[in-house]
Amino acid sequence: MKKATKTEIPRKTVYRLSVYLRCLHKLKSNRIVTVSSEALARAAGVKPTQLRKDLTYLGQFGVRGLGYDVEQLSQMITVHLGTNRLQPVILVGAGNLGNALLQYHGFEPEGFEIIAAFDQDPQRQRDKILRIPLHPMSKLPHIVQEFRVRMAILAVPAAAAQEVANALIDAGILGILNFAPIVPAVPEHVALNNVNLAIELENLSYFLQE
Amino acid sequence: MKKATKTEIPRKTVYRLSVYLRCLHKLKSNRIVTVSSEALARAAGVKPTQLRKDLTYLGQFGVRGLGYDVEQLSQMITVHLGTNRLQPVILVGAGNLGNALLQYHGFEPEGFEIIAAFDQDPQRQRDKILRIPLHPMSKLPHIVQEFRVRMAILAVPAAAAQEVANALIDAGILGILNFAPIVPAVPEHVALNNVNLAIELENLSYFLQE
DNA sequence: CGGTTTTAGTGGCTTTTTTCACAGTAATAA
DNA sequence: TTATTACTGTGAAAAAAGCCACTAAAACCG
Repeated sequence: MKKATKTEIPRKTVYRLSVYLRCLHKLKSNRIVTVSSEALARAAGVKPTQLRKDLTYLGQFGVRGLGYDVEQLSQMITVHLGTNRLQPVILVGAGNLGNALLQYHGFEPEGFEIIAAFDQDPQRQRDKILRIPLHPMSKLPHIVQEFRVRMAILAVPAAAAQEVANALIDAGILGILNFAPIVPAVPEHVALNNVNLAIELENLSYFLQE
Repeated sequence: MKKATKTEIPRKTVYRLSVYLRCLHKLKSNRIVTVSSEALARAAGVKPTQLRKDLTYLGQFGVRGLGYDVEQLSQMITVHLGTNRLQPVILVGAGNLGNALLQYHGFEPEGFEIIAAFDQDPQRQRDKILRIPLHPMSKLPHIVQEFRVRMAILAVPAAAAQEVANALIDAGILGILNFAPIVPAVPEHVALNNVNLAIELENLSYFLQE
């Protein structure tokens, strides 16, 4: 039984909305003010009908015969995704991948800011003078609380993933972006997204054997 | 109309098989020889019934009342995913993320080896003496051919993504793991997987606003 | 050896997601 | 003003994915 007022947006649609938003940013920076569902769909790598269907969850503001207003649409999506405010994020695990992510500046323009990093050994591998402080794990609860952090990036080895995840959850973290090669168990109320680069490659390789 | 002999494995199942494989590796390194669908499912973050269903695509070799043989199962999956041979992979774009991926040693144990990297400016940011050579883009076709490379990791800025993707495809690359924030258009025969860290974070953030 | 427990395999039901076909509306051209 | 063209919006059908209840087999225990 669905609410008539605001139907839940499907999981997959939410994901694609982010993709659309990214494409819209790109269009905007190219001074393009209007885009058709076909053009935007192609940019996002989906079918036009799917794009339109996805957008209907946000209401209707496309102009028939013309397309969508880039600015308006991207604002609409932004509002719905709740990305209008800058979100503080912490990162745990300053190994290979963790350091890489700290040096990666792709989050800020999208509304996320890594405000602190944590590691078992806070002396670890600081060859670059990073603007992001590296703390010992013990400081985690304090910082999470002080900055009201809700999301964490988990970039620790498999063996430590579950333990660290537990620590994050205890500290009040509500969403975990997991890079560890195992999937930590999390309670119902915690959102978990997994990214495993090896799996992506492997998956790819499956589809290219003809 | 399906072939009776070998039903196509669903996309999602293929993806999860990789996840299972990873969990099995973990179990194997812990000297565990047998695992139940329930235990493996929990490790992989799926439901036991789904795991079993997924495995039926490979045939049946679980032992009722006991579980699956870790070694046998992981070999079975490996064969099906076609990951038994070491796959050479190239990386394009030695910026922030590209360098990070080069320093990331998570691919080798999974059967992938980054054999070469490419960048517009091959002098770029080689603070670490990497064992992986960094070439100018002009050498791409030659190396792809010589090492029979089929997959590439694309880690260039959005503005260059399409152009570089085209170059990869022209050189004979069949699968692209794309980290650029736009989705390049690729012909039918080329497999494309997209990874966008900002999108993952954004997606996560959506699901934690109650 | 028989009963009990554990655990895989499966058919089909349910839900979710995608696709399609076409109705509807605005802009534009003539 | 009318016709034409270029789009979007959407209900319904189709496809895909997920889930559950149940069956069957093997192991284990006494």
